[in-house]
Amino acid sequence: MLSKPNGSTTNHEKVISVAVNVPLRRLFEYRLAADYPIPPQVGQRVTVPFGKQTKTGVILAISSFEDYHGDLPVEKLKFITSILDEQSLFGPSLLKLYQWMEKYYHAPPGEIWQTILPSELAKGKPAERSRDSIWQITQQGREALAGNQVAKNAIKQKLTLAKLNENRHGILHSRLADYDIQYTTLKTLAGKNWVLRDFIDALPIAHDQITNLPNNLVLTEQQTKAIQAISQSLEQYQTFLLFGVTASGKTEVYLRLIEQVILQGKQALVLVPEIGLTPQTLKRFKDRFNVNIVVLHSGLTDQQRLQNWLQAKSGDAQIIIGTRSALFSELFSPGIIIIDEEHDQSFRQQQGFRYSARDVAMVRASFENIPVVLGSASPSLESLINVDKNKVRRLDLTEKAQSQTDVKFRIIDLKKQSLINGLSRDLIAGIRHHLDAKSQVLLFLNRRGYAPVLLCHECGWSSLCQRCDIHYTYHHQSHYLQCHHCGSNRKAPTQCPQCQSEQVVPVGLGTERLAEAVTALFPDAKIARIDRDTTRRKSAMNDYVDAIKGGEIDILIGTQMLAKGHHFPNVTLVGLIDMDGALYSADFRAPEYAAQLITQVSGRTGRSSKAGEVIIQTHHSDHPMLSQIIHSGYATFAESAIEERVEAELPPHSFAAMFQAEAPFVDPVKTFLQDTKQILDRYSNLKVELLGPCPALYTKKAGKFRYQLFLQSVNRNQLHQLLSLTMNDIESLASAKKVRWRVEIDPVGDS
DNA sequence: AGCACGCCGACT
DNA sequence: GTCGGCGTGCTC
Repeated sequence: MLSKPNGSTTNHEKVISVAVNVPLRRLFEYRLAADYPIPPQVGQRVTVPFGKQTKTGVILAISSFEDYHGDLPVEKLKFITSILDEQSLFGPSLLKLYQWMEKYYHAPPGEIWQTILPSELAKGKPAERSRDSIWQITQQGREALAGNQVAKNAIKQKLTLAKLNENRHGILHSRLADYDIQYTTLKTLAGKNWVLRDFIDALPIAHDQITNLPNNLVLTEQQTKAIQAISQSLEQYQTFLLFGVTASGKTEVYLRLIEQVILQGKQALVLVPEIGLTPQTLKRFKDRFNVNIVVLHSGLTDQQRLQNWLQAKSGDAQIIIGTRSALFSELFSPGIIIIDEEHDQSFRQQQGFRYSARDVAMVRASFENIPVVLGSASPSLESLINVDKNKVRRLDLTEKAQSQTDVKFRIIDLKKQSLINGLSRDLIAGIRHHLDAKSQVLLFLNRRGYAPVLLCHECGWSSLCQRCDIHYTYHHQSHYLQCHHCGSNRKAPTQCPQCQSEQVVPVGLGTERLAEAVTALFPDAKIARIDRDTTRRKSAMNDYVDAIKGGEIDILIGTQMLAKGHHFPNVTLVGLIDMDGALYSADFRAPEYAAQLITQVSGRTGRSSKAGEVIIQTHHSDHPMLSQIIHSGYATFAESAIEERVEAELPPHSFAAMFQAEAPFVDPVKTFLQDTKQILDRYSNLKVELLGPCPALYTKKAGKFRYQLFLQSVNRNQLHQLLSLTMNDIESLASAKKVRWRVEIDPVGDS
C-alpha cells in the first residue's frame, strides 16, 4: 500500500468478495485495480481466475484495500479479470433474499446463485435484450392475398399472410410462436416482397384497455370478499391462503387481483406446478389481459429464458407465469406473487440446492412489501399450521362458482374380492354405467409400466436392479426391464436366468397392463394411456388433452400427470385403482399426500351438469383419512392430521434438517455421518434431537449407498443455530471428502 | 465441482 | 522405461 507523506492513502484499490460456483460455503476475495473503468457493485457478475480456470461469479461484498483482513496477505490475492455488468443485476430485495437463503438453507453461495441466475447469465453471457423486430404485410402482399396470387399448395404462406393482414401493426418476431408462424415461411414471403421486417429497439406497449372482462360473470360473495381482503393489502406484505374447493373460481380471484396490480403499474408473478399447465394458464391470462405476458420454465431455450427474464427485470413484462425457479426473476416493480396449487410437491427443488419455492416466496414478498396468495383445494399442512400461528390469513371459497353437481364417493373394499387385473366387479360395472351414459372415465394408477416385478414361477427368481436393489419394472411393449429408480434398463428375459424355466411372469399392475386389461373388458371403448412413457414427445400431452376434450377418448388411464389442473368437463367417473401404497408408507406424510391426491383427482370430475362419481379401491377401507375426506372434506382431515403432527412433534409442527451422504461403499458413508453427529453432539445445550445415522428409505441407488442423519427440534432458531455453529467443522471433516453429502432443510420424502 | 499433482501397475 | 489409473489437495 502506498502512503502519501501526510499519511492519507492514495490507494483506492478495492477488495471484492465473490460467490463462485463451487460446493464450498465461502466466498473468494479478489483485488480490483483502482482505475478499473466500471465501478464495482454488489450484484454484478464478474469473471475471475480460479485455480487454473476462469469462472463467472457474483460480487457480494466490496471493501477497501486497507480494511482487508483475510488469511492471505492482500498482495497475494488475484485480480478480477473483468466486471461483466455495468450495474447490479439485482435490486436490494433479491440480494437480501439471497442472504436469507444462504443463512436458512446453509447452502454454498455459488450453488444458490446457480439457481437464481438464468443459465445464460450464470455462464457469463451478456445481460442484453436481443433487438426485436416486427413483421408486416406489404401492399404487394395484400394484393397477392386478395388476388389469389399465392400458389395453391402454399397453405402456410397463405395463412401467414392472412394473419399478418389481420394484425395491422404487424407481429413481433419474438411472438411468432403465439401465432403459429414459422420463420422459414416469412423468409420465403420476404423474398417475394410480400412481407417486411422492421427492427425496433423497445417493445411497443400501448393499450387503452388492459382487461377484457368476460360477459355475464358474476362473482360469488366469497370471491368478492377474498378479493377485497387481498386488495386492502396490496401495499404491504401478507400471505393469504386461498382455500378454494374445485370450481370455486380461484383463478378469477387471481385475475381480478392481477388487474388491480397492473393498473397500479406493477407486475404480477404467478407460479404454477409444472410446464404442462403453463399453456393453459397462459391462454386464460391472454384472453383476459392486453398486456405483455412472459413465461419462464424449463421448456424454453436458454436464450428465450434469458430474454423473458430480462423483460421481467425491465418491467416490459407485466405478468410473469412460470414454474418454481421463476420465483427468482428480478422484477422492476413487483406487485403480487401468486402460487397456484401451493400444496404441490413440484414447488420443492429436489436437486442441487434444495429449497421450497412456497417458503422462499413468502420471504421474498416480505422484503418487497407485497402480498402472496397461496391457492389450493387441498392446502399443505405447512400453510394451514401457519394460519393457526397467524402468519397466514385464510380465505375460504366453499361455494362453487360454476354450476356443478356434487361428487359422490364410493369406497370399494378389496378384501376377499376377486379382481380382474386389479379391477373389482363394482368398478367394472361403474365404468360400464358411465360409458353407457356417454361420459368419459378416468382411471388413476400411480405406477407406469406393465408390472412392477418380473418373477420366475418355478424358482422364485425376480428381476432386481443390481445398482439399486429394487425390482425392475417390466415394460411389455418394448419388452424391457426398467429401473424407475436409477433409469438403467435391459432386455427382459424370456427364460429365467437362474433355472431356464419359461415360466417368467409379470406380477403386479402398472398403467400399461391396466390399459391392456381395460381394452379387453371394453373392446369398443377408445382408450388413452397418459404417463411419462406415452407423453415423451413434446406436443404429446397437448394432443391428448385436445383429444379428451374433443370427446375422442372414452377411458383415460394415467399416473400423477392426469391429476394436475386439467379440466375435462365430460369425465364423470374417476377410479383410483390402488390407494394402498399411498395410505401405508414409511413416510409420515403419505396420508397427507393421498388426501391431496384424492381431492385433486375428484376435482377432475363433475365439472359439467352431469353427476360426478369417485370410486376408491383399497384394502384399508377403514382408514380414518378416507372417511374424513369423503364425509367431511379435506379441511377436516387436515385439522386432525395437524393434531397428530403436534402430538408426535413432527413437522410442520416441529422443524427438521437432514444430512444425507452417499458413496459406492457403506463404511465411509457411516463414518462421515457419525463424525457429523459427534460434532453436533458438542452442543447438547441446544434442544435439537439427533436421529441416526440410518439407511435412507431406498438405501442403494445407482450403485451408491445412502444414509441419513436427522435433526429435529420444536425450536427453529436453535436448529439453525446448531447448524451455523457446526457447518464449518463438518465441511472440513476428513471423512467429508470421501463421500458426497448435503444438508437439507425441511426435508420431505426420501430421494 | 474441476483441475493438477503424485505415486503404483501393465503396455510398446 | 512411460502411459494412465484415481486418491488427495487446493481454489482467494
